[in-house]
Amino acid sequence: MVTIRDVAKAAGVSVATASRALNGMSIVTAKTREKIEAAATALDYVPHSGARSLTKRKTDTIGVILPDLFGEFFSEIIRGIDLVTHRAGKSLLLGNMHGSAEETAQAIRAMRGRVDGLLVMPPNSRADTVEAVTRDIPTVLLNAQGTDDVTPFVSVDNYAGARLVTNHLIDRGARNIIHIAGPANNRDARERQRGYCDVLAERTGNGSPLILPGDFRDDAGREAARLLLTSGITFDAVFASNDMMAVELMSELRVAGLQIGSDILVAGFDDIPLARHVTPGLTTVHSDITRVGSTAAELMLRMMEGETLERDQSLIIAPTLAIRGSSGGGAGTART
Amino acid sequence: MVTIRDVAKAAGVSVATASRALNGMSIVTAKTREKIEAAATALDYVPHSGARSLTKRKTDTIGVILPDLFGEFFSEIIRGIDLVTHRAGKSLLLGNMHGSAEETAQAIRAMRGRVDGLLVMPPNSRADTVEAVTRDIPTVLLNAQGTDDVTPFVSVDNYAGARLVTNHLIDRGARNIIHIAGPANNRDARERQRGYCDVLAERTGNGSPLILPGDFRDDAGREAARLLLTSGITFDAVFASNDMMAVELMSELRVAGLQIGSDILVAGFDDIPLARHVTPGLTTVHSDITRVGSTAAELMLRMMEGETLERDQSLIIAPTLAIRGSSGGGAGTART
DNA sequence: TTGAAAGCGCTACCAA
DNA sequence: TTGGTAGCGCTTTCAA
Repeated sequence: MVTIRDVAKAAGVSVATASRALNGMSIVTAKTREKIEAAATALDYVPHSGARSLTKRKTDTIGVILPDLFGEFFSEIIRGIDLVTHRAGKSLLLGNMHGSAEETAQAIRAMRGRVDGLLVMPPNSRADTVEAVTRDIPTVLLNAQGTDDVTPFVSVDNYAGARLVTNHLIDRGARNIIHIAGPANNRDARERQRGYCDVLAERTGNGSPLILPGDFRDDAGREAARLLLTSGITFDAVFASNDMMAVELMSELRVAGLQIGSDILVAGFDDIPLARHVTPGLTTVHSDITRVGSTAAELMLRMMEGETLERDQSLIIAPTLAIRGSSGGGAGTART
Repeated sequence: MVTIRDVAKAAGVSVATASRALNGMSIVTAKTREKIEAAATALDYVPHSGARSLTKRKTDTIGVILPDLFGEFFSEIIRGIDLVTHRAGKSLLLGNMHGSAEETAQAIRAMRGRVDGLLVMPPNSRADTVEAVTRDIPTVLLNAQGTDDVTPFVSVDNYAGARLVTNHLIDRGARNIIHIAGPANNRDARERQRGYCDVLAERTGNGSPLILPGDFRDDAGREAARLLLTSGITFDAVFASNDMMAVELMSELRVAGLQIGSDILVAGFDDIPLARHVTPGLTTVHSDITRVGSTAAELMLRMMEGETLERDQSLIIAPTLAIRGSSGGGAGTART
């Protein structure tokens, strides 16, 4: 391995001078610089960024910790992060920890001395599980708010999104809206359910919500559909807590002869690419996930430049409604 | 920042002993170890892995360099990689380089001293653009074969996949199969086209292929459809070089009144999630992309353990055919 | 079993 | 403008 010493020796200068020349500092004679650069290329010298980080106490790397790497949600977040960090010349150190709080803490520890800052999405949005470990290092929380009122965060307003879609269904004439819940330990799912319940209470007299269990997986959508079909429950609309379940539920109801968009209105949450391609198109809540990543990265960059962010710099991204055929809204075709 | 010196001082031992105790070496007295561990927890000591990497000449990190982070393809690869590296306790350093060969080389250089090995997917599968830079470090190529006959690689057999699907269309009775090409500078696209041409030459007498330009984007699918509809070209099947174009083409042809699966057979390549959800389902070529990532990671791990892999350890993943309604195969519904 | 000290490859300070 | 050198935080000989 060729080090800066080799280059210095070959060029007949000291390591100090070599370092200065290689880093483009102006206080080096053109002639000296040339010699050094020639030696560097001749030896095919590549600086050892690990060593450099140690002396400079700066790694130009941002640690990203996500609970899982599965699905579009996470890849969009990473893409958003990369979008802004790449421009700033930072690398990304990925530390995925597959859900458990302990593994998360472990992953964060392992990043010590290898990153300048941390972007972490705590498992189940439980920020408290990571706070103890991130105290020493600039951190932005993804999709979760800290309990300390000081760590900046970026998240999606699940509650507002659920309100949006529930209101929409009522506007379209629905009176008996079923909600298919997500996993009980998932904060996002709970927020969506809360939005649904609140709107129901506000707008319909009785306000008795009807909630079926679910777990965000497609099977749950099919199961819910079968349950609805066989139970004799009265319903004219279904709001599933995510698109995956909504899509499967829709196709199951259709097979049973129900006309989606007129007999029954259906809506989901997430706006996965599939949502616009099923027939009829699925009405759903759209969040700019990429923006969650890019905004978090921007906050991080500012922190790394020494700015002290307050909690009020945090961003709760407001979702929008994507109205399609499944709620009787669009043309009922696959295209929006 | 609390270092190992602080811990040593607090415990009343030397840094050497502290290091040994903290790393679980057996040659430390139980009593000494206890003192040290107590001090470490009291001070909330977290080892600086950057410094550790420098002395041990080992980072426990694998560099991953992809041309882009967009879409399912890349996220599946990363997921595959993570699947095996996570088990081995390695982190992933992401260096995306957005396409250009120079940026790629730059990204690889920047990883020097920060990773133990490199998983790189060269832009446009041009392995030669990265070979000069990766010589000093264990490397596995993704979706590209090196020119040096020595760097291991993992890729998908685009040629075989294209043969599979073309044969299938002919088996289903197609006689005039149009191919919609991908970007000219994309090796995958060229391989797919080559497979199509070869099968045509082998099985149909005339063997005159009919190829329309494309670029993998949805617009190209629609344009090709319009061209076909207005030009008066005789055709009874279309093989698009990716699903995106196939899906759009299909919906455009359907609007024009053609019956997909009977009047016209359509097939794509990639098996994106959408493929099984459109109506009719899209017949396409399925590759286990996650496996590309996981296999590459496994090869890397073996190299890192000192094994010298030969080129014949490389893997070309054989794709399979997913037959659905668009080629007259399935029930013509959205479900497979 | 423990400690002193020499690095890992680099940067940055202080003198010259 | 250049060179010598002291670290960055850690591991690992080599002696004690």
